[in-house]
Amino acid sequence: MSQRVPTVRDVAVRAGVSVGTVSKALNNRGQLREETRARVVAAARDLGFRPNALAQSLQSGRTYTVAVITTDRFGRFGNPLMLGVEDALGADRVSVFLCDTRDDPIREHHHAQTLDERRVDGIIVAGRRKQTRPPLAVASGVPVVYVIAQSSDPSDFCVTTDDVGGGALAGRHLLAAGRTHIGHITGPERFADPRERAAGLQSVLDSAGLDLAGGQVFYGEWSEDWGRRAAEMLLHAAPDTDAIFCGSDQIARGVVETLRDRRLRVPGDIAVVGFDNWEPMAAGCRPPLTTVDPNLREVGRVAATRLLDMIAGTPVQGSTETVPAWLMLRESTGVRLVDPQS
Amino acid sequence: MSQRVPTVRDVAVRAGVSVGTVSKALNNRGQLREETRARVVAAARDLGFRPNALAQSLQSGRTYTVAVITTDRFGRFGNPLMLGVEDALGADRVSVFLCDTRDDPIREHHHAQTLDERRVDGIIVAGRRKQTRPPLAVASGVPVVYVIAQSSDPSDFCVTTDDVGGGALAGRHLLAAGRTHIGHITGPERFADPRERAAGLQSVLDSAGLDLAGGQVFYGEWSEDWGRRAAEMLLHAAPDTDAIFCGSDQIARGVVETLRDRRLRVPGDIAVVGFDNWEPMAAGCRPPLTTVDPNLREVGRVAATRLLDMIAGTPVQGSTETVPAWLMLRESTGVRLVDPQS
DNA sequence: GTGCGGCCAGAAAACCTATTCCGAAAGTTC
DNA sequence: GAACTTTCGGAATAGGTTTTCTGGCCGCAC
Repeated sequence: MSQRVPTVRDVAVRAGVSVGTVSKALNNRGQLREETRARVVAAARDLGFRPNALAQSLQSGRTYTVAVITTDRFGRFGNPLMLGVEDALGADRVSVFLCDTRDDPIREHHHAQTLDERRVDGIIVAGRRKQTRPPLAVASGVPVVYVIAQSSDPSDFCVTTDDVGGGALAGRHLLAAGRTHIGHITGPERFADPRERAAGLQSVLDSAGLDLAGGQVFYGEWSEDWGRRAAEMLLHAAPDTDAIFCGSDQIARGVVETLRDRRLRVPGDIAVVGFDNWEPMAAGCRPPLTTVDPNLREVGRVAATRLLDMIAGTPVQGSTETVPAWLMLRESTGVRLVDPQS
Repeated sequence: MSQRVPTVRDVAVRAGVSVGTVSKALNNRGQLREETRARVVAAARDLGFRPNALAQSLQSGRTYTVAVITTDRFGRFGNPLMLGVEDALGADRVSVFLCDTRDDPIREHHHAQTLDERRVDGIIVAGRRKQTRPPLAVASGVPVVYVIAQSSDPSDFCVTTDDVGGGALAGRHLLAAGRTHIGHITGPERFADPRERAAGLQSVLDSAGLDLAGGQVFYGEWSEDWGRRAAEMLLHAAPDTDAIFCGSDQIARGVVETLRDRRLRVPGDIAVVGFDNWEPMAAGCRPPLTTVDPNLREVGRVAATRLLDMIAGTPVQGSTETVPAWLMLRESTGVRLVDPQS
């Protein structure tokens, strides 16, 4: 019995008061003599009393827990996202359940059910790609915020990245750097994300009256190897290319390697912009990559903030909130000239 | 009121029985007529009844929740670890709270306190480096398993990676490939992880009567840039080097780049082994990297399994469990010859 | 035929831990 | 001594599980 964690009852006995009084004393509620309050507080301290959050939640109807359901296999995109979520939630003493569905609907349903039973205050559903997905099968009334992937129910709220804007950002940056023959190498055409990034770039080129170098977007895979191969293709099609915008930092790494093999200087001959700002990939590149940061941490922060609003009953306006991307400037676009003789 | 989630009482009314009977019916306990049981189940289904896990936990003393506290800023090492943890926990319907301390003791203490109040069944404390750390300040009686970083209290249990074994694995592999002038480039000497990996390699070289190429371990940073620079240094000190074992895949990438710049073939002239098996880094390398996989997913699985044992009251024997590493074979050590003329 | 033990199904009540509301006892004030 | 105020105890509550209790029915024995 010495192992048993103390309850209000134990504290009450030790302080010589009733349980109700203990509660009031510890929560600064009701009318109590200062001396009594102090005695209770001392007893609680002596016993190492910690109120049982389960009992409190049962009473109050709020658990101060939130769940993040990700389809990402705890992948790389989830990390900055989680950081942002905790930024927003930590201040409120809200704990977070992390669930990974591994892209399995059965697993997802199972998790949703468990979260229902645990009476979480709200749920964040994070996909790793922009796509429409069926709404989470969860008890009605539980606030849900979708991240990146959006629900097929238009009344559900979604926070997402601005890929069109990111593509435009890259395009404007390259134009400002004096480039006029800009090519684009990116991921699979069947995904919306790369298509949007390409559209952003295209709109900027259109405004400037320029055409895409190579005459087309080079859609392919999210791999360095595709970057290497596509760079060859692009340079073959358009030898006067002076800038390449890549749909990911991995692709950009491959592109840069091909350029190096061909004795083309980056950014001297060709400027390169990546996407993701995946630190180890982008900073480790030679030269380090200028890259579009999709601002995932901020996406997480916004999603969590809106979820807290919904939990508090504040109506969230609009059905989608887009978080602007920003550009991480490094050497691959000549922001800082490395050294004159190179 | 239509929004209120149904309780056992609602089910009881609908089925025309008492609440106790509902409980027994839904949990297959006690003696009930089959007809009654079916009636209750039907009523529960009709109402969409989900038992309140808080109430159940309050009663049973078990919450079926576990927390993972990481100092890693949700870093990359946490991902495979979490995957392993969920592998083991998922089967038991145990949910996991994820807490990140961001290396701040205040934050950690705050999280520990919250978890205490939530009455989690157990806690996994994951560090990103092998080091001794003060035990988590948590209520006595709550099982805690430390991962990678170990507690300064020797009675605490720790699951960790086998860095000595990993280093030896790399060494033996290179010897088996016929290499005899093996160098080693790795991270900071102040960390135990790189020192252990070096020790593992050294022991294999000793057994074979060989010396380390370059006469020393090249300790430095965990960056590609260090890999590039250190490779230069190593080749300068020992031009006959025919293999390099690197303390991380990032370092290996840098090393491979330098070798390529110097027109040295990998693995033809020099074989390279990395460490981490960080897929995008290792697979994207040209040639793809043979690398030591520290088996973090298994570490997570073992940690969670042992934690469940401790929660169940089974005594866990020993104070540290080491999970063996394994070798991911790719082309950088010549497992598969790319093509003859290269 | 009747009395009683035993069994079954399900109701009723206790319990888990903390909060809150109501009211009572004690002390004050006029 | 009536009317308040202050201070605190006790009970109700949240939503389940578990234990105890009760009423009806059956079977067996006298």
